[in-house]
Amino acid sequence: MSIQKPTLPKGTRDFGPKQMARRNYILDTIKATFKLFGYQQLETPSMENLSVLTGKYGDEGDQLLFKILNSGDFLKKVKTADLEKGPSQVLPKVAEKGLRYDLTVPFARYVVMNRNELTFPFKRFQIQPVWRADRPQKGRYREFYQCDADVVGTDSLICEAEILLMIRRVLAQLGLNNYDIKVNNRKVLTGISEVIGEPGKESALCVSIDKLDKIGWEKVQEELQQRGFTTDAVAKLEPIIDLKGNNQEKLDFLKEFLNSSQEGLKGVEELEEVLEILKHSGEDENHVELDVVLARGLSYYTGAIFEVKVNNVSIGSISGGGRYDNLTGVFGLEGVSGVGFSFGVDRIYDVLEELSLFPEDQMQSTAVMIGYFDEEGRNYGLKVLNQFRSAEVAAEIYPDYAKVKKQFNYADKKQIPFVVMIGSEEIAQNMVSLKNLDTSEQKMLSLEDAILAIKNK
RNA sequence: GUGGUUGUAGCUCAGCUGGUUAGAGCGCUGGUUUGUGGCACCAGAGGUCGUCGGUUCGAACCCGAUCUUCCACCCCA
Repeated sequence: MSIQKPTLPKGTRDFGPKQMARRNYILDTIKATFKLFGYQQLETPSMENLSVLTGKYGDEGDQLLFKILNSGDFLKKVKTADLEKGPSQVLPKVAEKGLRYDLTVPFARYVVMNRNELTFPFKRFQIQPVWRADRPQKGRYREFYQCDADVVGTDSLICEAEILLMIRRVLAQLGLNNYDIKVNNRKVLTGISEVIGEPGKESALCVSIDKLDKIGWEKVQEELQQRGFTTDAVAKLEPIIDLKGNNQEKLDFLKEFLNSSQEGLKGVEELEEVLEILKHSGEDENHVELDVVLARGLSYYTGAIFEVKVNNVSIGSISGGGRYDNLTGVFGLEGVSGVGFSFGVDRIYDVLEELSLFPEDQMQSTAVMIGYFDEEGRNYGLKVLNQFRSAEVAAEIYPDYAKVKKQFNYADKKQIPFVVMIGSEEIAQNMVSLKNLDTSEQKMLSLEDAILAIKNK
């Protein structure tokens, strides 16, 4: 029997103490903001029935779902005829559960199942891992956390405006300044496809236009024509691609451009109102940038669309969201409109790391370590330890009899700012020796004074 | 899912066209210092060269498969 090296599944990671401290720094910031805006926390199971998950994310999404093999004899329902028909025939017979792919669909399921207990509009936030059988890349994992906040049961555009405010608040607290919240509206995209004479093709339109930054206008034109857009339609698109100016200028242009599309004008109106609400709140439009070619999540977004890009970093978007008019419809509850967005914690982490924006002192968990020379010191130290903790000072005692050097080394490595040493002298005088590891200052103090010194640091 | 790329000590990496006992820096352990960490000096431990198979007298190096890493496409947080 050979010893095997332990490994991690592709695209998953451990989070050590340092990473956890940093992750919690991000998570706590986000959570506090969600709460401040009146959202309540929800958690749902890691696994859902496959019937809940499949068909909600498109064919691509279904492929990326992790399925859970049935327990026991998972082959018992499979017949040889099924095997010949291929995986799609076998899958439902060997797996009936899957890992959640996002937080929005489980949320919709929850809303439908609890519709009679919930008070609408219902504002919830949810911070949990999701799983995708994607091919990992930088900033792209198979297990990652999403931080969703959604409101269901209202069409009010106040929700959209509040999303902008929450994003700005969180990113400001994390020290991020150089970023854009790109905003668009699905109805504008619909309008554009109507105006250029290709109604109903906004999905194809957007998939191509979305690549504008990456491959350039020329290549996008080619791709559009491959997708069956007329040269006339592509030409009409030109002014949209070239659109520049501030938000109001862009909106003014759109009003003109989309003049013949009722739907398109509705979208412009909604965008204007969101900005209007910001104004009434006494807020400016900083970081908010109308991006007419922003297109994401089109399979379910029907109104506003958001995406947050941090500038000058290698990571893609760190947050995104939008409004969906009929999220719960697939589960039999019609007419519930919702709007929400999500922070990608793992990506925010990578961005903060790339920009060195993590504060220095997140690692400090223990405020003081107690060291000693012998059994007598250890016993005295245990009493001191307890008193530190009673005084709400995070304290630990070195567990083994060891050389003083080793004890100090431990404190140093763990970045514990203070060490209390207990020897015969301290015991005799009923005092403690408190050493500040930053300044190397050491003083003989009463326990009360030591507690004060630590707390006042 | 398609195409490419990577893997040598805990970490970052050397290792020539295949040739004995695979190296460095950092880290780790111990010592110089039995009431004091960081610095310095000295010593030491630590490697199935990702894994399995093949070619060869001989493989870290060549070939195949597989896993992993990163990248592009697709899509996405």
